[in-house]
Amino acid sequence: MKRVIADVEEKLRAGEYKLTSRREHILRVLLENKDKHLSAEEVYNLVKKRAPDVGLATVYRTLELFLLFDIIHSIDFGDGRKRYEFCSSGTDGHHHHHLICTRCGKIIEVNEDLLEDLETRVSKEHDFKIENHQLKIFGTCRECTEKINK
Amino acid sequence: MKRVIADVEEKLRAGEYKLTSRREHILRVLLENKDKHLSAEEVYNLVKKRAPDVGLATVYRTLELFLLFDIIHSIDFGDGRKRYEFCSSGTDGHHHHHLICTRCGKIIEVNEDLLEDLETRVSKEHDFKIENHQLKIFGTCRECTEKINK
DNA sequence: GTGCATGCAAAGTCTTTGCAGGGAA
DNA sequence: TTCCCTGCAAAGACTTTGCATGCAC
Repeated sequence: MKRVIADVEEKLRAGEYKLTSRREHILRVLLENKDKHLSAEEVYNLVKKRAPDVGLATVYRTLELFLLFDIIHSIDFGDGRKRYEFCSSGTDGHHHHHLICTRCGKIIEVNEDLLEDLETRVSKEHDFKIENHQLKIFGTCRECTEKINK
Repeated sequence: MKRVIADVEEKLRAGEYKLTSRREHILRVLLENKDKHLSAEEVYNLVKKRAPDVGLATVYRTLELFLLFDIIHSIDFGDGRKRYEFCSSGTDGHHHHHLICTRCGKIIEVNEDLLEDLETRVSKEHDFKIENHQLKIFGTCRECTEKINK
């Protein structure tokens, strides 16, 4: 954890930005909720618990900063707000696969990268230099299927 | 074209809705711009050209209606607004692959469905009943790559 | 002292809702 | 007449911006 924070600090420093205490709070919240896909407001509420004098604008500005430095990614599940997740190092964000249950809203992460072949093919065919991708699969999760069948 | 409109009319009728003239105008705009991924406002502006007395609210309400009946799909390219595209019949919307150029914003459609294998695997592994998917690939298009290399 | 960081409130953008008028069956 | 459809304006949800203060170096 400390290692990660130090890495982020260095990244920001390289761009002439500081990891202030507020920014660190925000970073910690994101780290501790890696699997949760928090919205800006959810981050804000969690940060407030440990640093009550932080403003919502700061959260937005910090998230934007983190996005700029590829410290986090934003995703959109179609519910009208952006959600954010920390980029685990080493993967370059190349594992953004989510199963979204259209009944209960649950989001299941699929962490393997299953698209290598496909990317190679598409990239060649369209002369397109791929930087990143997002795959969202909509459907019904196990629990909801069971509920329906009862 | 007329065939498609008649199909839509029937779909709506089955749900006790009518294909009014305004709705038909909106549908036509969507049909004539299948490849454009229009936003609500863009639809509104195009509709206004042929039916100047249509309100923006009606466009939103109609798009919502069409979504409900799976006549169109909505996509989000991360620019803060939803975009809509007509669902070509027969494919069940299973061809939503887009290459998004992060430099010029161009969107290239990839119309084959390349995810069958992957879906089968994921579906089994997580007991997840797949209904639909969206794949967005971010990167740099041919033209922008050329510009950079100049 | 200088300059970025920040809280607060205001403004902005996209979308939805309330309401009363209008039209088709 | 009845009930859905619609325009307009207002409200709502999320995000960004302006500005003056504050803090670190």
